[in-house]
Amino acid sequence: MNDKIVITFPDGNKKNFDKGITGYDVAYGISPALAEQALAVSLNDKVCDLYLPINENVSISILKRSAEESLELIRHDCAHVMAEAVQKLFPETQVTIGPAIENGFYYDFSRKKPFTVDDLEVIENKMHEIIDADTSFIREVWDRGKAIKHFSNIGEQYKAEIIKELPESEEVTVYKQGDWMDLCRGPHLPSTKHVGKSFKLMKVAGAYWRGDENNEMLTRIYGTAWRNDKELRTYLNMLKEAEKRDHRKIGKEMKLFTFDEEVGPGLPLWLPNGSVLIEELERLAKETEQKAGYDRVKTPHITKGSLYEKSGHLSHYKDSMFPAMDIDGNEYYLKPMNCPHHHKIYASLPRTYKDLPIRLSEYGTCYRYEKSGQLFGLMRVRSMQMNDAHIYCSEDQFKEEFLAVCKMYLKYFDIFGIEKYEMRLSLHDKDKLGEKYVNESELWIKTENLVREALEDGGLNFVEIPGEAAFYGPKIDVQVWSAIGREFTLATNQVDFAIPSKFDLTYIDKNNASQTPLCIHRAPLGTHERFIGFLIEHFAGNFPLWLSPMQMIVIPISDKFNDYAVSICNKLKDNDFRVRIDSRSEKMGAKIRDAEIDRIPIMIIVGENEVNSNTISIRRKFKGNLGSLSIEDFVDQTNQEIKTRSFTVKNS
RNA sequence: GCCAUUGUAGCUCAGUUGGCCAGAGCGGCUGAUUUGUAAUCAGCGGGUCGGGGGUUCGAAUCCCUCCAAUGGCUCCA
Repeated sequence: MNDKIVITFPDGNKKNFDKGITGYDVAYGISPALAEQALAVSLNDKVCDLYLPINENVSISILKRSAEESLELIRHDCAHVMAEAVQKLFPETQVTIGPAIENGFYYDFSRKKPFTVDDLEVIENKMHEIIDADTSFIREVWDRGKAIKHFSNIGEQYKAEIIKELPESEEVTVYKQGDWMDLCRGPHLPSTKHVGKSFKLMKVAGAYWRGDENNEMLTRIYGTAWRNDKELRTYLNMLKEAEKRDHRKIGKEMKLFTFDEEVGPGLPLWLPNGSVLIEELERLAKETEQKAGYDRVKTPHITKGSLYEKSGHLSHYKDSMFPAMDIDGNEYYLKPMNCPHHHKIYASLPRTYKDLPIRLSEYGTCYRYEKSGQLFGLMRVRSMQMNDAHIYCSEDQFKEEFLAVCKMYLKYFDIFGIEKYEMRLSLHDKDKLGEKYVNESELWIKTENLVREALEDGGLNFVEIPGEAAFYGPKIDVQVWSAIGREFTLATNQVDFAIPSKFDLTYIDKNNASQTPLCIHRAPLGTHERFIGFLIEHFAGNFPLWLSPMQMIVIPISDKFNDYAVSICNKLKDNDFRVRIDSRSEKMGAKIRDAEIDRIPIMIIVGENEVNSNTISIRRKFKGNLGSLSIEDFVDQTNQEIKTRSFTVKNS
């Protein structure tokens, strides 16, 4: 009885087997062909080696190459094969870790001379040899002491360090492939040939040992690996398409913004076309906030250090601030956030419960010192305009105010057609109170509960992330994914329970008692820089009409119709459309082509027919020739489209 | 900030075993053409080869250094 086990198959069938049987044997029992194709088994939903002895009752499923789980195995094994190739070619290299990741894998190596892109081809060729040799992956369980000694002896200090820090409960396993081996938890494929050839080494990068910037810099090689060549090609093609949407490339093409070495890194210059985008976003935000009861304020860009000492910025946020400048013996800082100024505006008048909630908004430019290596187009800059506001309210009002802000996010996402997003509730880490976070343990817990409740009551989906809160309170970040698959925090929403009291912000409640308000920081459009960077990639530069820097272009068919075209253009300008005329002595086809390349949504073509019938002919990007109509009808239709901020044009 | 790569005309890019006045396409300018839904033809301009220093008879090309960008690491809106 002890030497028999029951294995349950995916279809629910159960069968008895001898204890110690392997997944391969089970598969072979079904059909030899299946055993040949099997890469691994899933035992009770845990992926395991095909040759691992099975000693207890389990449910099994045989994983073939086509299985979703196989991808991770292929990628992980590809990392191992790469590590072997690297050590064969460059024996002075130490190995560290090499996991499978989204779309591929990487392996971190320690070597005095970092690898360069030129090494990649050589390594790839060696990998092909290893895969062709088809050596088996063999799992061995080692004694901990023996393993540490072994890896120390062969000069693999990092591996020895990893083993030392493995929990006692965990077995130390080593996988051999031919004469090469690696410390690894597994699972692995049966042999190297199963890795296949649908992989490509992509790039080299530096990476800190254990992700800590105080540690040694290792050299990381990234690769991508897939089940077959078709998947690989699709992925590489996707990368190529994504490149075309890169906001830096489109920004240049459309003359939206620029950076200038003499101005400084991370300091964008907004060109006229890009400024239209900012102004349209502002208009949207101002309209929305006007209706939602916000008051607009303006505050200065520099401020005395003492204010930031009070707010806690100098103790918690100084690394992200530009250094102080000396003005008349006082230290002044460029503002990294608007909140202290808004607190001062709140404090400028006595407040009562009848005044609350007070919602102060500002399109303020803030300055943050970002380390040079992390600047990235418009997405990470050093000067940024925020769609910022602070809501001061009583605890009773909190939930309603908070949810109203969340709903505002959703309204914006609807306008921009943002479908994939995730709300993240970032919580504090109690081990870092007083260090990374203001030291108010009870208030943290209380506020976090308040926020969680509000989110739950509002029926909003969210995930919780420990240790990512702002220094003054929990925050809700809204992550969105751009068309290129890059992930960004666009909007942010934070609750501040600590600073209002530091600023002695008060209001008189119904019982004539003095109370401290809660403060909600919110920026639904985040910074305009990042938001626009995102929108460029999202729309691939083909903005909806209301946002388009140039909305329409009038194209006279020949010089003979220039006068008519000018009169049309003027009428459209009178209606506040952004329009220009293309009166070059070019053929119509050329003018249309240029307008298409410039991503102008509407082309207005006028020639003899239009002059005679007093009409205009409309061509729309992505739709082509729409025929002719009167200018009045066109103005009405177009106004409607702009006013409702609709986006009828789907990107292709 | 750290590791790697890159920097040539407004844009995209050739040109590197160091050697004739540094090239192309597009854009621009001028002229011709007067055009019906994605490129009319011809001519002409345009470059401190990222900045500085060095090696050399000679540097876009080799070396040093600074700046900037790109891909990552770390950090973040």
